[in-house]
Amino acid sequence: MAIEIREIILNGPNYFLRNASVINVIFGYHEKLLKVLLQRPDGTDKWLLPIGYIKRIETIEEAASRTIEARTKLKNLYLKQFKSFGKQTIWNEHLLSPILNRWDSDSKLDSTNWLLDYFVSIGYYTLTEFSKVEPSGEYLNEECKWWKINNIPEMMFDHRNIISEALKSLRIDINHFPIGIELLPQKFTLPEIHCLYETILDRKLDYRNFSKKLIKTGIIIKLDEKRNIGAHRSPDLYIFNKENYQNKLDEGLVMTF
Amino acid sequence: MAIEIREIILNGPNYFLRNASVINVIFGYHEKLLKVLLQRPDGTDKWLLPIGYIKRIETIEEAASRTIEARTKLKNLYLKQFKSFGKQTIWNEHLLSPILNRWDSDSKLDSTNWLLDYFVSIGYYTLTEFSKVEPSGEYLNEECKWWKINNIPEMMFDHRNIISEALKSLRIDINHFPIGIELLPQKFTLPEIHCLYETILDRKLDYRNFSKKLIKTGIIIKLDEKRNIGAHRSPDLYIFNKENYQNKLDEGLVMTF
DNA sequence: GCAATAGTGTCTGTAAGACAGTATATT
DNA sequence: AATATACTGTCTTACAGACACTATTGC
Repeated sequence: MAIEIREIILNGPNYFLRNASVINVIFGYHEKLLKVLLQRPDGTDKWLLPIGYIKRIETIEEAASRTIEARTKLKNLYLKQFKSFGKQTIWNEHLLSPILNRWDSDSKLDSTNWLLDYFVSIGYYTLTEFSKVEPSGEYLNEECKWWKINNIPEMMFDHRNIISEALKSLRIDINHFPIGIELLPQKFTLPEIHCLYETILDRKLDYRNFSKKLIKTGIIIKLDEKRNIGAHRSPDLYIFNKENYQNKLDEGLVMTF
Repeated sequence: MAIEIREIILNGPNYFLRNASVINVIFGYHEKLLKVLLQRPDGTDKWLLPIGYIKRIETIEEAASRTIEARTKLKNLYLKQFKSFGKQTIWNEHLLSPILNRWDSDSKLDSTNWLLDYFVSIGYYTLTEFSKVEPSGEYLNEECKWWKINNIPEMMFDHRNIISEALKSLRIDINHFPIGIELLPQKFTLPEIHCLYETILDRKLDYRNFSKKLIKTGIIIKLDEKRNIGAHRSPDLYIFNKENYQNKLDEGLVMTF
């Protein structure tokens, strides 16, 4: 592992692009909470969005997908490119050396090292069920954990702003693309999906109006089953109409919540 | 000039990022026509979108602005980042050498040259009045001219697709941001701006409904003057309410045309 | 008066948003 | 019966979209 790190430090540009990276805003949802996956390198007390270097043999989408999989162990999440950033993330020796030295105290990081260069970052966000994810650090044995969206810790660089840009995009996109397939059980109820939308948008949505609109889109199908939730009326179960769902992902739809 | 080219070929990475660039879709409008500015390097018969390398000392926005100014001589155009692209633009020796050799027949382009590398491109579009622009090639004495949006010539790489992505974004954005300040005379008429919107959206818009909606946004102000257009009724003149216009640019607005 | 363009008002349908009462499940 | 949650329908209002007539200007 230490060798691998050293190889990346010394010869990274053999494998990766030099001045371009992806930056991933991984949103997690579970029981009325929206969180975001952040990591903290060992040598610092500030947090970072997961950044991924782009391999010379892959597309930017693949880079985002690969680096998100490294953190979440999940494949095939819905990825959305939302914005690209310029000078937000530029390391300097002072910041990066202590982090790297915990791993490989011999590796020298001179000021021309590729890791200290100006990186353009292409931002992607994705959504997943955070209770299914064991956040996973890679390479650098950093902390990696979920943070509530309205309680973000102190961040390095301008990453707090990048999170808020991602969230802004998500809240707009939710009017144009269906969400939920990665966030809800296969069979779910209207109150569950209603709650999901309220959480993401961070405001109350009239349940009756919400249900009407959602059903009208044709992306969900009512089953002839109910869920038993104990001492209350049993809610109807629904599944996503996968074909319609995929069509709407591709073509978009118009809803206003 | 030849020296400058050679310096860029040999030592470009001293000045520019290695694997990141901006790509500019410059839309031009004039009298019911929407065009896009393309260039053709001297050694080829295919066309290209203007690509700009990013200086180490500038932001990506500044790179887009600078490279657009190089083509149009116009400063401070409204720039909109619409999408980033991965492997769309990768030169190879076979493609690039004949172009460069017209300029500097001595410069060798070995296969590891930075110009042949994998470039990520951050796409920006902008809008201008094309009759005011003398398209201007730089460095490589290519042809540089306006092409009608529905008559795009054969393009290198995947640039035709990038144009259509930009156009798609423009047509969506037009519902959320005002346009026109760079495209119309300072004092303009409702029929003029109506025409502009019809051209960009490529469909008919009911004049009465259009006028009502536009006026309601508060971005235009009716003057107590008319334009003399000869043997017809004189249309009222309007100006943009610059403060409102800027606010809507920043905050967005909701219109559906 | 004629030709060409500019400007204005009304109707209809749809959909968003507000709102309250009934139904179901368990204890 | 009591409690907690799920489900459903109507009214109002706003706006999009369709549509036709009047006004001005120069000839």
